[in-house]
Amino acid sequence: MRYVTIKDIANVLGISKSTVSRALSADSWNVSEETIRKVVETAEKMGYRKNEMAVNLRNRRAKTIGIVVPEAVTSFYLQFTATVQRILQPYGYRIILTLSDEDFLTERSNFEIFDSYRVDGILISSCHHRANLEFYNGFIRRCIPMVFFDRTVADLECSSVRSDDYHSAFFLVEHLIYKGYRRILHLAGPDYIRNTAERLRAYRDVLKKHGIDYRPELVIPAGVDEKDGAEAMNRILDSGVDCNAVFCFTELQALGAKKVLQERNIAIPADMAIACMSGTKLATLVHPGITAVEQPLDRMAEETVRLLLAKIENPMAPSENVVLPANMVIRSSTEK
Amino acid sequence: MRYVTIKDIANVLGISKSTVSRALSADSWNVSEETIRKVVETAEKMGYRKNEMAVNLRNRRAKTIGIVVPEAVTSFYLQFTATVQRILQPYGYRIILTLSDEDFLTERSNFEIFDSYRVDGILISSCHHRANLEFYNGFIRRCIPMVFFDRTVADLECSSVRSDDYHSAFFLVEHLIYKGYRRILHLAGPDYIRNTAERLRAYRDVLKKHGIDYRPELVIPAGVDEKDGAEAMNRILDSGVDCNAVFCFTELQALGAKKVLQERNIAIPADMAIACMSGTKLATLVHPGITAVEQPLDRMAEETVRLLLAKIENPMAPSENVVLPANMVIRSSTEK
DNA sequence: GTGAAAGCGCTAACAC
DNA sequence: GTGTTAGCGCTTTCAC
Repeated sequence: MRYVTIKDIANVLGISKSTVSRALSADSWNVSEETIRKVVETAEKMGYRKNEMAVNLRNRRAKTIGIVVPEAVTSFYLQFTATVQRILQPYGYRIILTLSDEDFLTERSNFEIFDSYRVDGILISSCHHRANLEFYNGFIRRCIPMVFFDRTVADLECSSVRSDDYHSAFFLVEHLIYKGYRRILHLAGPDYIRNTAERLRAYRDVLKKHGIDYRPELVIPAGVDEKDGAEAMNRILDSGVDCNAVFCFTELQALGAKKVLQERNIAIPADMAIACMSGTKLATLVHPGITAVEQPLDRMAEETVRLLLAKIENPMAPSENVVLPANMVIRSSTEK
Repeated sequence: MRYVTIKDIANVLGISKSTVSRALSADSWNVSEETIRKVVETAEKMGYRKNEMAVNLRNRRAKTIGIVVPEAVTSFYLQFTATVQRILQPYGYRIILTLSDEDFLTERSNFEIFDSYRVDGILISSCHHRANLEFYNGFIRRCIPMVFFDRTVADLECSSVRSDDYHSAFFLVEHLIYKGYRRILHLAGPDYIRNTAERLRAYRDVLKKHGIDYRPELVIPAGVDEKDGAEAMNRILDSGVDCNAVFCFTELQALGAKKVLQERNIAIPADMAIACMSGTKLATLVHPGITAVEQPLDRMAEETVRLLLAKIENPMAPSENVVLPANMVIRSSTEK
């Protein structure tokens, strides 16, 4: 149960622990070949493993990146995290993944955990447009490298990476129109998520472009979850709103909406089309009947890491705000 | 950028750092009310946050649990992890999540990371039945609390939690038979995953029960991924094997198989039914056309944590092997 | 009730 | 090339 330390190795070999430390470090100059050999051998034999906590304490940096994601129901954020981890591995960084569960107080406590562990940087997909603005700013002022991704936040002097909500949404809604749907309802996101406004703007612009009147009653604010989508869809059907397509804010909403349609035996997409912005390749694969535009997950991870490493290298470097084009791939397996 | 330490607080207040430490600890007896008040106040004001690395080094335990999962494509393991985290939160444990990517060498290096961080316990869903057996045993011998979940391993003196593969598979295959499918093909898992054998056994037993001849050519070994499922399905169709239903080992296989059927314009489930064991509620929701049995995700997380905490409390306690009944819920939205 | 001192495991001057 | 020493930030005896 007890772990082997450099002191143990030093004792066995009858040398000092600094020599052991030197021999074990990557750039072990100033140590004889012979000593290195002996030390490495003994370490191996005794099952020595460097205590990262001690190293980090001594070096005053944790070699750790904290990530906050809003939900764990879709696999989008896990895939993102996995990609980030893969990219960061060679740099020797490890990851602490935390969940805000769409709650900004939880998000705050996650940041406190990061603080306790003296993380070298933070990646965050924010659950609320402004609730934690001041909080974020505290970290930014303390020069803790931070990058927002996917769900970014406006009015903040901080790097960010998001996909092009406006053009993706535009593309998607226009696709519905080309397919012949003209009475398109929009299940909008909550107003505390930044992306909501962009997509709504796209929705209105598409209508205008195609000479369709904008009807405010066709924009229904809803939450982000499956149950939000289901509730909204039930309300829509019950109220007899005249529409034949629904453009959802989230994948989960879309799934909820779809479930309701199925329960009520309404065919998709013949009677009613459902469309959403989707997180992952897999998601678009498993959503027959739901038309979706893919988010560029891998590129998002790459860009996010790039910006983070830049900040870590030079905390004073100017922020960069990247907007990625979506993969304009429409998938809907029942449509072909 | 620099962090406030107890020494800073002590200096400001003109008292010793041991007093500060005592005042800040939960059970601060032997410190005057007055001092506590002053210290807490100043700490707050200065933005003090305890350095967990230092605490852990001093206390010789990391208050950290390591988790290894084999894949991040489905959301099953992320949901599992999220649940575990929620349960472990009140105990003050934090989680390091690592990915083996179905590769046992990566899995090994994940364990080494855990070792470096002196984790208090390990939760693992193994990617290989036996490749790392000796490796696991090393940890077990060193009394590092460990619990296997979902993909467990036989012949190991270690606690584990898995769902009842045999009965779930039996139930699922029998369901296909009741639906009228009798020429059922089995896309088996790889032989290095333990669950494979159990499900195969169930498959054979169901056939026997219903007086259907077991035909070895209907059992096709395949990998675990989507592409494995797709490849297998293509081979099946090309070789003209006579079957009208497929029982898949994984959700991903099933998705791959389904994709192929769709590409070839073969209706599901009219011409050919696909069934699989599924990880999550969401998955069964989004897999129309695929019949699935749910795994009891939340109970699995609860049981796993329970066994782990038991081991942490008493490393010498006997191991426990829990087999959870699956949620015998058949979902297939196009079938109703 | 408080302070002084030792030490968790490691690295990095600084001597020699 | 190697040993000695100090210290990262914290907790915990042990005095007083």
